[in-house]
Amino acid sequence: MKHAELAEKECAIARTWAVIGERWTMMVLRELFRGSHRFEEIQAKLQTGRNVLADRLQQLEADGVIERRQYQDRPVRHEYHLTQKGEDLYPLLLAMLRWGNTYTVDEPPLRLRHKSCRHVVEPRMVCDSCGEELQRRDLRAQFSENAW
Amino acid sequence: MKHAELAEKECAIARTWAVIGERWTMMVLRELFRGSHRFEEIQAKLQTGRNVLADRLQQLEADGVIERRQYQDRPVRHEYHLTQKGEDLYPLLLAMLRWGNTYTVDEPPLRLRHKSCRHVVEPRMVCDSCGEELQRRDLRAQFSENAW
DNA sequence: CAGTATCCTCGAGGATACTG
DNA sequence: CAGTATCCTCGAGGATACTG
Repeated sequence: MKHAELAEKECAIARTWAVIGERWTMMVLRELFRGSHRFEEIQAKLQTGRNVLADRLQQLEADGVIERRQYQDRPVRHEYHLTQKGEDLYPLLLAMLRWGNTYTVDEPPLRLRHKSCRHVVEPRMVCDSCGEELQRRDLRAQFSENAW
Repeated sequence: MKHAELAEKECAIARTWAVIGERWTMMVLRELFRGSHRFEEIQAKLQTGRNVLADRLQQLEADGVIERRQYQDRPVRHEYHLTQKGEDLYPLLLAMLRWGNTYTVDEPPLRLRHKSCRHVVEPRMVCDSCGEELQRRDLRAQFSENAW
């Protein structure tokens, strides 16, 4: 199965993976969330091939995750910004950050401080209805009949 | 940069990606969370090469995300189960599920119902200290000096 | 049934030169 | 500075036969 075919499965996780699942895509998103918006800036940081970066940016734009904004006329130059659809990937990044800080490093290279309550944040997944932290055993999966 | 080199970066997201970022790895995890535990079962569902699946399972075991449990003697047969470290990837799956349900499908192929409050769950990321939903703009990033 | 071994394909990623 | 174009490498993934 080719990477793009995941987008055709009746599965939200597979389809999400089709958007973000290529190696450099997630690293590009990390840079965008961090505040890098220009090609050279991202390329210098990630040390990836220019063609690879150009391709990933085009794909993310095609998927509606980022948009290009022209900031200069001659020559034409663009910045890359997350759309709302892109911003909504933030919880996913938070989940990776938390897991990574817990299991893959000694000292967390990045901590997030909540401006309002001033605490270092450990992001938690809760139910939007009752506010309880979500445990797998408390959830009942309901698949539609054509689900993958 | 090779995939495995991401594990050496001083970045929790890159290191997490080194564990879960290969194409079939996430699909294998999805099956495990769904309750599939046997090789044939997973292979039949994902339609992936047997060698690829065997390799991914070995890697996940080496990373401490799953463990093999012998359930039969002759011939020796194992089931694959998530460890606590693996279970802790659940928020990440939830984040992908929510985003995918919102942006990539018409009708969600999978919904999760919270047994306690009986509502269909929309998972939300909140601050563990104050309980407020986490927005990127409310967080201040603090990098250690050697962070990638 | 649960893998291992072997061989193959193809495309993601890398390197570099070039352009306005 | 921000790409595009071109060519190349290597490894992830696929297919299949085989084993206890």
